[in-house]
Amino acid sequence: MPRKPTYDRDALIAQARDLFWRQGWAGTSLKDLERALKLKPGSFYAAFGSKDALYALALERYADEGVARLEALARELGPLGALKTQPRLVVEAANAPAKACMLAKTYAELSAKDHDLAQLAATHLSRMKGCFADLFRQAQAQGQIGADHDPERLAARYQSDLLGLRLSAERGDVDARQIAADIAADLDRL
Amino acid sequence: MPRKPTYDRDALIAQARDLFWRQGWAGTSLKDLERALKLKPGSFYAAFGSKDALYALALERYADEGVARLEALARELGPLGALKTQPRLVVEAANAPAKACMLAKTYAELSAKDHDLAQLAATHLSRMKGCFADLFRQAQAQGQIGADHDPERLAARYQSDLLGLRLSAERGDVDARQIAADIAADLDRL
DNA sequence: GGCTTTATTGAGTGATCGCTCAAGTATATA
DNA sequence: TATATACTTGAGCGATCACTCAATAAAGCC
Repeated sequence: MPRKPTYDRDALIAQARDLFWRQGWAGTSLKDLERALKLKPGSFYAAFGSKDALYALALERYADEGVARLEALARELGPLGALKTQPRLVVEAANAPAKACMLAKTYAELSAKDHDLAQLAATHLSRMKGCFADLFRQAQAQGQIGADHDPERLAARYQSDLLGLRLSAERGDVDARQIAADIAADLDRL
Repeated sequence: MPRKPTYDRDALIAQARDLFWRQGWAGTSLKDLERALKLKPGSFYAAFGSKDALYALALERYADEGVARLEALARELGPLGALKTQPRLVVEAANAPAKACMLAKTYAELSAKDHDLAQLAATHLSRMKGCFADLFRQAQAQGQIGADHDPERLAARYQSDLLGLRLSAERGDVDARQIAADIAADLDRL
């Protein structure tokens, strides 16, 4: 008896993620979203409830895909291989809407106001850090890095460097590939 | 014949810098500024012209003081000493309105829209990178680091790490002091 | 085809945005 | 003290913000 939506909800979330990723939370108006998603206000709110609710969906999508990509890379190249390759991949991602990390941008923009989305971004950042720690632990178990390192500490430093790298990659006057190479090279000295 | 302003313009710029630094460009409304600076709209616009003009003044202030602090540190501790100490100082700065770099936050927030302030922030980031490169060059000339390093490349990596560190320092679940120590330790291996 | 159910539409909501300006007030000179 | 010259005030400007809702259109089931 009902009527089906004409849009692909998953595709809309991905488009919203790209827009939010590039322009930020305050920088993306509902007009922007209506134009990009080709949705009138009524349909938009029927589908997603609010701008913040859609942003939350976009954040989840972003984080989930990031984790999945990293795990796939680890299956292909091993834990240390994945950690060493990730910086280069991030910098060279040509079709990404932005180089900087969407979780970091969200947290930086909204944490001062204690916005719920900042807390959500922080949670996902922690999850990513946990993934890095797991990979360092595995690399250690395989003897690829010294046993005298704390995987959690390595993960925190690695994630911090990666966030810096990705921010640097947005700049025109920085050779991010050099930085990525240097980060990877540091992993060989562990 | 005239009448003097009742406010201290320099102090107002510093207060605005703190607000903008913490809350960002879009996150700081004129209402916020009027409340913090205790200026009615008329006085505000008579004094600064526009929100963006004040933001530009705040950015300049932020960058100038950053450069001055680094140069003072280098006079006290030498080039390598300054570079090694800076990460810890940034993380431990207790009375700063935020840990993350205001230039980086501004660039991240506004570069997607090609806002003039993003370009201004980028310029100041370049200036800071130049300062780092100078210090690496001096350290090299003094034999504190190997001659086989490119100071510009070291500076780009160092600044990138510092931006990541400062973003990490805003998070509750990251021990930024450990990261700062690790960044400093890396400089000893050059 | 008739009916129910849901999607789509777009004008319009109150709130807030950055900002203006005429009126009022205080100060320095004469 | 009178006057000229600012600074201060705050109501209010048009634009935009996120969002609502009644009317309309379309699809599935009988």
